[in-house]
Amino acid sequence: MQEKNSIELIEYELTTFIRRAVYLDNSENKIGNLERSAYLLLRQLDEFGPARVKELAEAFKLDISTLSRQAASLENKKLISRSSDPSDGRVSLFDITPGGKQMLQTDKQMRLERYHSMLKEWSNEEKELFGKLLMRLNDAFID
Amino acid sequence: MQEKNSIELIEYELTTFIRRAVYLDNSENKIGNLERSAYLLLRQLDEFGPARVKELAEAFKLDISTLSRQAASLENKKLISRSSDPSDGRVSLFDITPGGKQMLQTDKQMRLERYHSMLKEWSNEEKELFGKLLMRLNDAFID
DNA sequence: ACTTTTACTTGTACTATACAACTATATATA
DNA sequence: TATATATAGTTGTATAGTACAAGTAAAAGT
Repeated sequence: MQEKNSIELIEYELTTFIRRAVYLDNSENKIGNLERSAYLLLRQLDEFGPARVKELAEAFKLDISTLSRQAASLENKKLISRSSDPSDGRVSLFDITPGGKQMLQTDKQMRLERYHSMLKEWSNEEKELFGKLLMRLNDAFID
Repeated sequence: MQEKNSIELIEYELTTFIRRAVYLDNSENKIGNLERSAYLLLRQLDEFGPARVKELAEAFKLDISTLSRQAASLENKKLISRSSDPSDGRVSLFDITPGGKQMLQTDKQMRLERYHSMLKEWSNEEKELFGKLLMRLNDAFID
């Protein structure tokens, strides 16, 4: 019973969180300059280095066509650069540009500040534990 | 420093969680019959009773036009019903129908089962604490 | 009675996504 | 080696979800 209630609470709060977080991304309180998808793509390239469309699609579990467009759009904005793989003419490799890195850092900083202020009442222990639990939750997602 | 790292981890894991959860909602592993938005709208009516478009829009912090369409769509599927407010001819009141309640319960059950299986290694204490921390996070979202 | 405000609906546009058709290149095989 | 098949990516088309702006109808204010 009690366990059932915890799960219900978690389900409820997580769906609510998604609603609010996605709302914030579209609202006038929107953080930074990057769309959510652009932020994630830049972060991926920044953390894991150059990648091609297929790798990106797999990392995000999205369709290749979706990533092809997202990458093309960021390339257009000079936030990422395209180079061809000399060993395979079909492949484009994308990498984050200095401008992209800077934009990412700016946006990330703003996002961190928001969390910082939302969680300012939390103890260090609570923040650490929450982070760890979230990590475990995300790991459990990988089917 | 260490605190900074917790926040960074939380930000990273939460954005990752959104990516994966939203992906799952679109994938072939999609749970249930209801779109995310429909699930939330039904849940809102189920928990808080009949409401009009404006109230729903405020509850979700979305534009009235968005909720107007979502409600019209669920009305079409007979999952919610529209009645007019006798004291104000402009207002439509929406309420969940028995069919809507049933659909909601079915979907909710499936969602809960998924969380149940994802969190099966967690102790009761961890689940309870996680739920509480999520609640606090969501409360902090209300600007 | 007339004006303004409110509640909602509808038209239009944009982002994010998937799937299908297509192009170009690489790999396998007869 | 020539042809067939597979792979990587792009582009066309469609849908959900959203916002903003214009329009309609009812209510409230003056």
